[in-house]
Amino acid sequence: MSIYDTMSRSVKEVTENEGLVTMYCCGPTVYRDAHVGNLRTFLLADLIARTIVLTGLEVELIQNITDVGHMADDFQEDGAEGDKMLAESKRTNTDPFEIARRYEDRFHQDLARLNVIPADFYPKASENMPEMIAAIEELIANKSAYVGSDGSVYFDAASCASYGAISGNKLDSLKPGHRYEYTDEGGKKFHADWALWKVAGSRTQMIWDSPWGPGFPGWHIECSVMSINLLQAHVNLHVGGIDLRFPHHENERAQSNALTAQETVDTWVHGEHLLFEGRKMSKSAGNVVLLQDVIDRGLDPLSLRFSLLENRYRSQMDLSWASLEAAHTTLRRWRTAMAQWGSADDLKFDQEIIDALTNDLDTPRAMQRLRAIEKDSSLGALDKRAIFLFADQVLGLDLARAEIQKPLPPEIESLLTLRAEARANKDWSASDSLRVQLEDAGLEIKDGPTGQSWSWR
RNA sequence: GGUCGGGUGGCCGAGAGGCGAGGCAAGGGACUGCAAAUCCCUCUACACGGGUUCAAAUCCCGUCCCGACCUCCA
Repeated sequence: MSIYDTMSRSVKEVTENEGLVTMYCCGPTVYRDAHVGNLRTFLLADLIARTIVLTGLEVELIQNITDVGHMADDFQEDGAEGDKMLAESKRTNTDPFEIARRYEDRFHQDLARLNVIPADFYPKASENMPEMIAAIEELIANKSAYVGSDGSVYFDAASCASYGAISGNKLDSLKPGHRYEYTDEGGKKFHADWALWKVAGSRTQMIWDSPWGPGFPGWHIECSVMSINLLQAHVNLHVGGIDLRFPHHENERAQSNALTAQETVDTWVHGEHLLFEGRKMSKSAGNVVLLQDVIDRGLDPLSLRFSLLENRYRSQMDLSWASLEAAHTTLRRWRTAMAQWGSADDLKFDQEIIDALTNDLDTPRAMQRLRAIEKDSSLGALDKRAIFLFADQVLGLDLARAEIQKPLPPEIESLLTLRAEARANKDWSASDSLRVQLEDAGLEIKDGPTGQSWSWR
């Protein structure tokens, strides 16, 4: 499989080692629900991993859970405290670790509903404190980091000769003042340096002992440490959202390379942002959509997966309720068709689908191919089904799933009986009003030559 | 200000030198007691101005517009 590498700015063949591809995907900071934009990135890792597996390689995927929080946020209104987890903790008067656990559970639930195959391991920042401290000590020992005048530990950006290779940001051009007022802590020697360990200061929660006194780790170090420790110091594929390109991945790369004395990551993959109805999703814009919102609209959560598949991961995508509803409709149509095409579990290899997916994950082309197959009158039903099942190994749309048959409540059943009687008596007005009632209850009514039939909407 | 993407029918979106995918919506028809679903058919587009070329949505230059990133962010 080939995929676009942000650092070399080109589509590259995915590297492997004896048939194994190691992957790392930056996971959620668990202080709130993941919105559908976050899920787009997590889905990206899933699609890449599934495609690689389809080509006969193995994948080991690690996705971290950030439960320590990091600086600055959108809770600024409640004062100087800048940690997201702590701000949420204060706001809801809840233990910060309890918040983290709650949102971590919901994160896993969302992934399951989106048919994302779980990563091999979900390490937590809070459970890797000794490893992070050890890494920071190592960075100080090899002169990549120093203890600042405020007692915090900083990474020396200039010690990384190729700093800026991912984002294109030069150290000079990172001078403060372009966009933000520069009000940062004064402990570092150089404007582009960043904190590896922050001293606790007045903070009393979520702090750990360290050789530099009580404090907490900087945001970037956790990904370096976990990827190096869990993936044998070499990452074939590193996945994350486009906004992580800088500073997070730039800094992570500098740290990791200083720790392993080599280029730790072969390929940096970045997923573009998902907009909703024309605008970036954000709390302030008030257009944050959760997977639960999709479900609450009566849409299959996999409609979201379907919609996302219809766009290239490297393009900004504008999601809307109209597109989700269209996806829901097509998804149902495909499942119905699948059932009509038979019940065999056979898979039929399809070169066009493989080519599309392995060519920089061209999911729109794969989807288009399925639409063409659906309409192709020269293909038999069994072949169609087998090709759809083949594609679904990566697409993950549960195409073989029968439409849900939740039990019919007795009152609905009696309405159906009444309507059947009304129709037999050609009492059309009664029949029509009963149909409206049944539709309001969530059913879909069809009248055919053999009488009425129904299904859940 | 720096860097990077992009502007395709009513809407969403592929395509990247020579047939302008597909979906949604709309309109017409079949079917139906009427609908729904389904099936068939139909319409409409490559931001603007130059250039290169036998040929440009596609390449080049300019203009306008939109978005992203630039030490919070998927």
